[in-house]
Amino acid sequence: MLDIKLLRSDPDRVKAAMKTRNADLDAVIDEILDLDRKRRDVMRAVEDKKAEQNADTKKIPVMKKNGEDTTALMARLKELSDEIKECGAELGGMEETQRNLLLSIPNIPNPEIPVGKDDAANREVRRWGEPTAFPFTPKAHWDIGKDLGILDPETAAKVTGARFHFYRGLGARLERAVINFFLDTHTAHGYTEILPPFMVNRASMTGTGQLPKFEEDAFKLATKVSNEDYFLIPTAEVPVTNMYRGEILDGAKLPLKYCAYSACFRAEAGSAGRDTRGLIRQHQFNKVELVKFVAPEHSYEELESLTNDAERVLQTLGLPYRVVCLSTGDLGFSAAKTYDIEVWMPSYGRYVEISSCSNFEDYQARRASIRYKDAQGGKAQLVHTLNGSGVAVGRTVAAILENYQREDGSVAVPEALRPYFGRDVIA
RNA sequence: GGAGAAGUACCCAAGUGGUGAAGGGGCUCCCCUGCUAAGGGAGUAGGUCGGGUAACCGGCGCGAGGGUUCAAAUCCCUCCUUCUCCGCCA
Repeated sequence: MLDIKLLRSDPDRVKAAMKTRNADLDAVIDEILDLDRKRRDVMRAVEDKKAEQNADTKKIPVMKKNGEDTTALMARLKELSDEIKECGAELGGMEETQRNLLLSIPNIPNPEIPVGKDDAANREVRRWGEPTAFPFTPKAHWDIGKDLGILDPETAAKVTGARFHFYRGLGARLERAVINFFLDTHTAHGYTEILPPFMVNRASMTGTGQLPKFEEDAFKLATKVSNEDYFLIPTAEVPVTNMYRGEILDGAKLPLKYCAYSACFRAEAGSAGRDTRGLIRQHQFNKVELVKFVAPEHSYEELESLTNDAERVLQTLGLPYRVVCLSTGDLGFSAAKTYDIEVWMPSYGRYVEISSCSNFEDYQARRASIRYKDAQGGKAQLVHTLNGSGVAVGRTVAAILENYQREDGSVAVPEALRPYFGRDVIA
């Protein structure tokens, strides 16, 4: 959520920023500002009436004590009370409308990222390794998985539906080995491991920016344990960031760094027909996520180090990748700056996204009210939140199968994974 | 799923409709004491929103949200969380 004060003081800057995201929100912003002015007028009227009510109400017990007649005053206060109810309801409606409008506005992109209308404008920042060369014709991971009997989408289609997988035998073991390798690597670099709930409530989904705008992308569960709807998490970012929703953190303890394994659930609305084969686009997949809560002045250095932390696991696995800085048109709703890490995927003949590392600045923190206090007496201010995949597990398995495949159809296990996997080849 | 109890500040806790939400611990400051302990005094409801150049003024804050009332921590309703017991379950 953007600061209403910024909209008041510099609406043109916000409007211009939104246009770089291909969103013309001029009308919405003008509507918010108009509503904001009216809302404050109504608010002042309500508060004046309440002040009068408070003052006069205090007179009643005094008058009663003195044996005076309070009938006239109480009649007047009844009128005042009715007036307060009436304009109080109006104020409440205005506040809700304003908040909903404000929640529908995405974050302002960092001014240093490339401006462009889509991913064609993304800027490659660096590459690591070279695209894998094969002395034979390499197979796609879905064929490798089928031939080795370790990936089974057909049975999943029967048991559940499209875009689900059974992993079998060494396939299941490989997925588990990758998860453990990621978590061990990140905890060795200062991240505290979290195993979060895989369902969250509406307030949490709103806090990180998935709701209210993107409800169609989420799996909603009408639960029997509560009157509230629960949502299957699209990423561990949601539960982990919301751990501190509504809290004031101790500034001396920042930055807070967490890594979390979770299954992730995505409706993939609007993706019908894309990446229909293999592990690339599933309704349920595994991911290890990195989340940081930091002081604002350090958030951009923390984005660099978080991206490096995500890159480390690919380097250790020997998987070639590149890092791209997303352009304004490709940037996610809540992010101010995002680096995508893309792994080399031989079947696609190109680099494929395997991690997305973002600085949200104070956008999520304002929605979720996550603040910190430095010294005693200091004013609480919003933290900056960051997160990135560290990294997507299913896509890593796909990349390992493809990049480490051998002519005989077997797959070599990356050196770093062998202690976790317990053998050096999948055959 | 059933029955009951509770939720007030950093902690404990009083408060069953009425003018500033007791008290204690802790913490901060001051006094006294050569130092420490003990003692005395003061401060300690976070935040946030609105108005004002400012000092300051005002609104909201007793788990959350509604309601009743001139007036709600207090009465009513819904929900959340915690605890005890029963049932069920990994």
